[in-house]
Amino acid sequence: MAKPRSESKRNDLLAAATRVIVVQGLSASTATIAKAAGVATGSLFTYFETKAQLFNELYLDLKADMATAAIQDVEPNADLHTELLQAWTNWMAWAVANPGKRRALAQLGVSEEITATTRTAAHETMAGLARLMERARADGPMKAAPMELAAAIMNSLAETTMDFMVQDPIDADEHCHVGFNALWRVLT
Amino acid sequence: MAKPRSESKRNDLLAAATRVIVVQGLSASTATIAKAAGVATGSLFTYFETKAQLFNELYLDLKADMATAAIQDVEPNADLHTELLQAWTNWMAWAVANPGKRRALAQLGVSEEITATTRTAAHETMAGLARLMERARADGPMKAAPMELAAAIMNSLAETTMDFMVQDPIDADEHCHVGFNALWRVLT
Amino acid sequence: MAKPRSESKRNDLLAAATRVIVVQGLSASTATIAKAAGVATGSLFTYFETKAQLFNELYLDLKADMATAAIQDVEPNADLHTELLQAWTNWMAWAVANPGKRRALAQLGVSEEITATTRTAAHETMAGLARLMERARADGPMKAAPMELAAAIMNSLAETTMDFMVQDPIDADEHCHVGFNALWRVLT
Amino acid sequence: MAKPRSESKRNDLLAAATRVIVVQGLSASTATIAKAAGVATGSLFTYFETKAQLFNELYLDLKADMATAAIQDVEPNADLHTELLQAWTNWMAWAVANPGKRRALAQLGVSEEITATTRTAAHETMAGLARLMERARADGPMKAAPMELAAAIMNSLAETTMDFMVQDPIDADEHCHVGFNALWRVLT
DNA sequence: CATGAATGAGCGTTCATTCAT
DNA sequence: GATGAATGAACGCTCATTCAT
Repeated sequence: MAKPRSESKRNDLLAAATRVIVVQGLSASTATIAKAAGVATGSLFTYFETKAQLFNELYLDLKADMATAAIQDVEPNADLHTELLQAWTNWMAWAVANPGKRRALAQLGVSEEITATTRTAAHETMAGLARLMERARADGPMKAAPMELAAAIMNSLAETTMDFMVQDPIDADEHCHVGFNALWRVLT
Repeated sequence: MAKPRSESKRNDLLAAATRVIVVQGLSASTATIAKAAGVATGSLFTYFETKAQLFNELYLDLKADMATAAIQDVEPNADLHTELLQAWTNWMAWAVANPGKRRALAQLGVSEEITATTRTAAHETMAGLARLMERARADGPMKAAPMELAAAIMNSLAETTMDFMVQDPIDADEHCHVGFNALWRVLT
Repeated sequence: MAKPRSESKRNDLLAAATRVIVVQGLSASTATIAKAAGVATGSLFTYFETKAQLFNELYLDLKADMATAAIQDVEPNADLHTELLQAWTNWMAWAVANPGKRRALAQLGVSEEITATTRTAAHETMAGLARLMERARADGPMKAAPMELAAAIMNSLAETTMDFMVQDPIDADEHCHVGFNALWRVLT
Repeated sequence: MAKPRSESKRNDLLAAATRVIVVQGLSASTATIAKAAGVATGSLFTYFETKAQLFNELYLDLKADMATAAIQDVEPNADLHTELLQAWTNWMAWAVANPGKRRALAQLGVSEEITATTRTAAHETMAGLARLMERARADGPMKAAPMELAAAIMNSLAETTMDFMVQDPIDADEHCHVGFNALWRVLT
């Protein structure tokens, strides 16, 4: 349980896993991931107890990466619309810039191997974004609905928007705004 | 002249596959599925050429089942809101009544094994629902957006709503309406 | 054990087996052979108790076909050289005209499934040819050697010659004579 | 640093494959071969990528073993007859001493799995023997025939002679000479 | 007798994990 | 700690043969 010797090798493994999952899906073998990371098959298990553990940690890592990107440089501002739009735009930009990470994340998200604990922790990395949305929801037509439902709706709108932006890059900006406006109409 | 290929055995296999996928995911073995259907391992391959073919046919089958349930008994009506709400309610009711089918469908939907052809065919089974939504969208704020994006948003709102209804059955009706109202605000 | 109803279906199966073996080798499935013969999978077993039995009967059939072709129209003649050359030429012509039969025969010949009994019976179909050769050997340098060894040598020279004739059809006639002359030198 | 791939285990697998093929033919399962070699089923695939690869390498190995045995201790000598007889005798002795290797080699030789590349390489291991025979042929009645045909004839005479020597060990020496004399008459 | 669906043992190969080096 | 060979259960799929129709 002590922190393993080389933090960088751990990161190499996570990055390699992302790359390999994009191409081969979750059935990618640990040997393939290790080789892609430039590490011996056995060494993978020095850094991650099991394949499932690797997947859980990767899920958390990617989710945090995404959440961080979304709220980066969003300045507190009197105008909530502006603030939320900025975060949304960041979020979409991350998806467009990191299609591999997003695909891996999508695959991991539906995997049976990701535990409830991991999902909860991943959820928490999104707190900043959720808080922003909360402010918009509080006075709108969903004020009586559970916050979690609103958050889940925001997430699913975001995912759908990303799909279209990645699939059809020419109209990406347009899709980005269509998605945001839909969200804004849902919330306010 | 010989024992004819039995439609019921095919259905047993599809039903068994659904049940097994719910518990074990897509890595469920063909042997397990065959046993669950009460047939020999080899017999599965009389009805489906490969495991992937079984999955594709199951995906189509479940999608059609869902689509049929959604538009059942929805009467043409001057009031679009009433009509769409009825379909939405049917749809949600199917999800609540068939959590296994829904989980299997979700897993199959993200599988790499489901071909583009199958996805297209599955999409077409949803045409009735899509047409209903189209009428709502045509005059609303998304009139300029691609129809597919609107359909995808409807789908993702539906999925999110279902999740909450299944997870929290006590407030299921409430969640159903929250979801529908969100959709209505997105479209109109 | 009674002679099965349709002699022609039996022949269809033997011919189909030959064709299929050429392409797929001895691992060709009984289902493939039956389909190639235009017969149901189960029917094959009406005509041949087992796959091995089919192979044994086919081996015998092909060997007899070859032996018959070799001595066809060879007229008794005072000049042994002429007579043997004629048979040899017939033999080689059969190989060139029936490359499929020959390939199937070659595969069957090395199979573990062909029994000693079948091999003996097959050997006997070659008696006419052997008798011819015997007359040549009786006074030559191999007079003290067992007849079977001489016959086996003749066979192996024939097979080798056929290989070259089939492989290199342009010089087939030349190879035919080279092979015969080698045989003649061995025997006389 | 890790357990190195062991040359001896590779040889164990080749030897085990030889033994098993003699008894079961080429349909011998990889599991049987691995068990006969005293390794786990999976380990076979550490040493040979596929079953076909194992068979190709074994074919080459056995052919080289045979070729080496044939020309061992054959001293350059003015008298070609003596030299060729010595090689022939060595060759026949190898066959008698290694009936298992010979049977395995025969089975592999007719297998569809042995590639042209492997056959070419195997052919080259016989170069020493071929060169010896060439010297005999060059001035004889086959001087106009392709060298390959002469080589193939030598091979088939050798195989036939071996068969008789193995089958009838009491007269093995006699058969050995009969075979050689036949070859000598063919060539000179 | 003809048919072809049913059977289940058996196949070649993969892979998460262990452990000798 | 790093390495990669070793392990053997498990996988998708095939096939000779049987037998209900």
